[in-house]
Amino acid sequence: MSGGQQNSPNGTGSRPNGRIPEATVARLPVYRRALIELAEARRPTVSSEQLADMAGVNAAKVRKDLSHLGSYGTRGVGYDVQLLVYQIELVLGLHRDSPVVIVGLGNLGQALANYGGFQARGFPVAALIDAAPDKVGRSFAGLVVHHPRDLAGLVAEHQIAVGIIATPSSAAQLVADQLVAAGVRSILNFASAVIAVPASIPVRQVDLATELQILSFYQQAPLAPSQSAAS
Amino acid sequence: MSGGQQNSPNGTGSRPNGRIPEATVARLPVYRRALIELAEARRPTVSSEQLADMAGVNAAKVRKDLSHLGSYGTRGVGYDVQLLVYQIELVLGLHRDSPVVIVGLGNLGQALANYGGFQARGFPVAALIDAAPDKVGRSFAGLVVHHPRDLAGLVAEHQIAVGIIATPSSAAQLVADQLVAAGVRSILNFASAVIAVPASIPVRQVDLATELQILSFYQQAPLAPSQSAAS
DNA sequence: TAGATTGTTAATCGATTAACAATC
DNA sequence: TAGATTGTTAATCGATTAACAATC
Repeated sequence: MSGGQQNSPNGTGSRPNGRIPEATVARLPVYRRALIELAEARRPTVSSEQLADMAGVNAAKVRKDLSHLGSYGTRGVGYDVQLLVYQIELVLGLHRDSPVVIVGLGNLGQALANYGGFQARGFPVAALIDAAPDKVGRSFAGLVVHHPRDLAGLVAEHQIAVGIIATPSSAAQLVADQLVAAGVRSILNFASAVIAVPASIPVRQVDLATELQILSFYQQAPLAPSQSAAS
Repeated sequence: MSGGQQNSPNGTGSRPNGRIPEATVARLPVYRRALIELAEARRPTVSSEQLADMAGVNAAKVRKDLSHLGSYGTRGVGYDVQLLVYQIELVLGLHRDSPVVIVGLGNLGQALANYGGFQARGFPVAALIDAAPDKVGRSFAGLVVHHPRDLAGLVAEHQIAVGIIATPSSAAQLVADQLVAAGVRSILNFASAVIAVPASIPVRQVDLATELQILSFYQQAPLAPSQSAAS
């Protein structure tokens, strides 16, 4: 959790300051989900209080977070739901698709490949990779599994932005190296292993075992921390 | 990320202060994994510098984190690998199994059921639940899928501690309510939905879509934050 | 003793929260 | 105007980090 960051010069420039705190970035997707729900219910505006309830945080945090995007609320009224969704998507870079490659087609990799949600959310699965001879050539969700040697070509061809590591931990670092060499811009790592990559490549680690162990700690303790998320 | 916590009176009392910071708790599983690797390589001791490298953090953080467990290092030498694993497991409550129930046997639920790692890590899958008539009665990984009405009985029978939600988001809150009513002590939520539970029940949210969106933000920005984890 | 490395202190940084003036 | 609610300020809290005395 170190490292600074800064916004790219994307679109409008009404943001007061180009830097959005890490904790805020991690909550924007949660707000977005709530806002989309509100939009589907035809709610034109929402107050920080309502949005906070839906996101499981408090209203002060919502206002503070949203203030980093600019001033899109109206005092006495609330925030324009549609406008806010648009601005959050702009900031998060969701205005364009980010194709992903899944490396490793064991149980988890197959489940990810078959999970329709990726496509719907702007992260289409563009390629599958596995080194095992009995996996190469097979198809999952309509995509053929390729050998790692094809990785760079596929990344270039499909403009793949995200590499998803779903291999055993023992292979994670090697795969990470291959993904970086192939040109992916970010990595989502499901393997139980810390991977080292260049500082320019953001990595998110999702580790089942870690999550369960954290729960184990808090469930034996009197007071639980509420709703921790992946960050 | 609110809430206080405190250690249960588990075993030894050599801990200087009963409260371990949330950020430290989230890193203990990472240190543990590195230490187990060292133990397998027959390394008797490790310095904070080495451990930091393996865990992807800096040495000061390692020393600060470990100081919350007590003094298990030796100046000029380092930390006793075996002893440290033991102490971390004691603090995290890993000295006993925590059976889990998986609710929802779609792609992800099936992958989780078939994932052998749970058993090996002290979180044996003790029961499977799904409401769909075409799922109830089927078997995955040697376990029969039960109807939600059997949940409370199964939790009691197998002393299930953790409920894993792998249903569509629309069902997440209902399932969470059922899990709490059935008596699970903590919840791991894979659904893309914020769930409300009593403050005494720790919840960890693992959300694919959120992770990808966070990556989307940082991959368009000049500097990436290194190795963010699910917490 | 000399070298290595911990455990702790203190400074710094970032995130959270409450409060409230601004303003619709 | 009166009521509602934002956007911002300032206080507080927790986490990180560097530095170093303690000590093996």
